[in-house]
Amino acid sequence: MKPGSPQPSDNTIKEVSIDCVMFGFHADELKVLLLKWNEIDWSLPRGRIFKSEPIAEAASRVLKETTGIQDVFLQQFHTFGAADRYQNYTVDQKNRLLDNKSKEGIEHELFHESIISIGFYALVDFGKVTPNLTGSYQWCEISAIPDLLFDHNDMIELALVALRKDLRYLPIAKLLPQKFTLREMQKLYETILNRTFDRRNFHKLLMSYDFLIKLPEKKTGTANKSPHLYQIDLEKYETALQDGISY
Amino acid sequence: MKPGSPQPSDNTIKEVSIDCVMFGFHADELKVLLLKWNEIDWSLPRGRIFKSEPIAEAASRVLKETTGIQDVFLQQFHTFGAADRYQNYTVDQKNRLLDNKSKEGIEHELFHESIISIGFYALVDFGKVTPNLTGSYQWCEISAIPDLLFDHNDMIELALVALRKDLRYLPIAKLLPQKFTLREMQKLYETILNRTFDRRNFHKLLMSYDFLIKLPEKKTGTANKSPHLYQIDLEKYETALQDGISY
DNA sequence: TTTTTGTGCGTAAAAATTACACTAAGACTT
DNA sequence: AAGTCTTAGTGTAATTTTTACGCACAAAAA
Repeated sequence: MKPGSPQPSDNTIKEVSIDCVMFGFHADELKVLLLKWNEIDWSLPRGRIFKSEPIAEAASRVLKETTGIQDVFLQQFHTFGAADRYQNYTVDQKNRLLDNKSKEGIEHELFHESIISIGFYALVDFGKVTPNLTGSYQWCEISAIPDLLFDHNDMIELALVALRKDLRYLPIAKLLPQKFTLREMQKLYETILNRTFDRRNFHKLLMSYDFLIKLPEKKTGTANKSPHLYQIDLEKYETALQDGISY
Repeated sequence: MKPGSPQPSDNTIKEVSIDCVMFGFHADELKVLLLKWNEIDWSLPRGRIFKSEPIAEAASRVLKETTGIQDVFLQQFHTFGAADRYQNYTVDQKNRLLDNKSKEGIEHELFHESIISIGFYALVDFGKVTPNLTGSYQWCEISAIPDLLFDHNDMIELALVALRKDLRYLPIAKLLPQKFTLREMQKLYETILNRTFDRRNFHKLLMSYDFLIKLPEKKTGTANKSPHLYQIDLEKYETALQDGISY
């Protein structure tokens, strides 16, 4: 939960929380959204589930409450247990968080910590999230994630494994703005898969799926020759994803 | 939980249960192990998690407690929420289960039902499980599953989808006895994927992975020519699975 | 002994993947 | 305004992978 967010009320599930690994893509790098607790401690956005609420809806609501953005692609990837998470706090963390507690009354959050945690990853357009940041959230390059609270470092790692594994069936384009260049798409795949593609072959492959619409406009403001902009034909995209997209 | 099994004690997690879809393979068919509540009602094997227990261990223990078998390959595939499962009972089911209750005292199980359920699937050697059946368990052909309690029909469906999706990285051989023929392996793949393979090409492909050990023995008692028996080289198998096995 | 069924190994055809080189457009420099 | 530089955009051939299929032989059944 976000510091200062409402206490879980009686109609939430007590022993389970939802944790979200929110992926964004910017400057050829994969990023994760982190939530700031104090000058040192960070965690993933998280929240609780209402008793009458489907899990997927809860995940969606949690993201909306914490980041303000809606209509995000969310995918459940793993459920974490592993006993008493209180054990996971270092002495230093504990002290800092307790300090925080007296100010913000988050004792319940910390010391009646959920035991089970359902992990979701989200694919979002980086540009859509940045404006809503209040300073207590921050995008963090995936290779430079600091030590996080709870087992959130493990979660990010597993989310990335799941992301790579599911790639064939994932609407990966949700990580891009609505209009994008083929180059951006290629960089995205290259970043996630940590390999390179031949530009011509990548172009050919993508086009063979027939879900890209070449727009009449070109991207302006770039260095050198202006590339064409493309858009997703959502219907065809979904069909293609059903069958899986090879790479 | 199994009818008549111990009440959840204070050191179990109350709001979460584990449900297991146990796959077996016999007579060229994929089967699932079902648990009998009474003459009509069936469910998947299920159980609770101790507060200090890792989820994977809990799943393993649950299967051991319910079926007696150990050292099973278990894979978490989805976590189910969806509100009040009590709503899922039909009037008839409710009556039968309440009758049962008075005899067996399982009221708690039914009406303080876990809200969240972590689904695992298991791959087991069909031959290893049959002998332990007491009559309250039964293998059921996947295409002939009756209406089950809770949302267990949905779970089986999703487990199968996950099984197919994960196939490249799964030790699918765990569904076969230790020594098996190539034909059996092929039938297994064909059954799961619902397609056929060319016998010679399948042979060639499997052999190219180098994790099969051709045994000197042949399978006896079969009609016609005796096929060779093969065994898995576990170490090489795991390596191959890391990279994924194509088909 | 003959028939039936399935194994085991090969080769040929088809399909998918990979490698590779030039021209054009816009931005920047002088 | 001309020249330079960087990136966009495109097709074809070589290679590898996948698929199709022929045939000899072994074992069990008739």
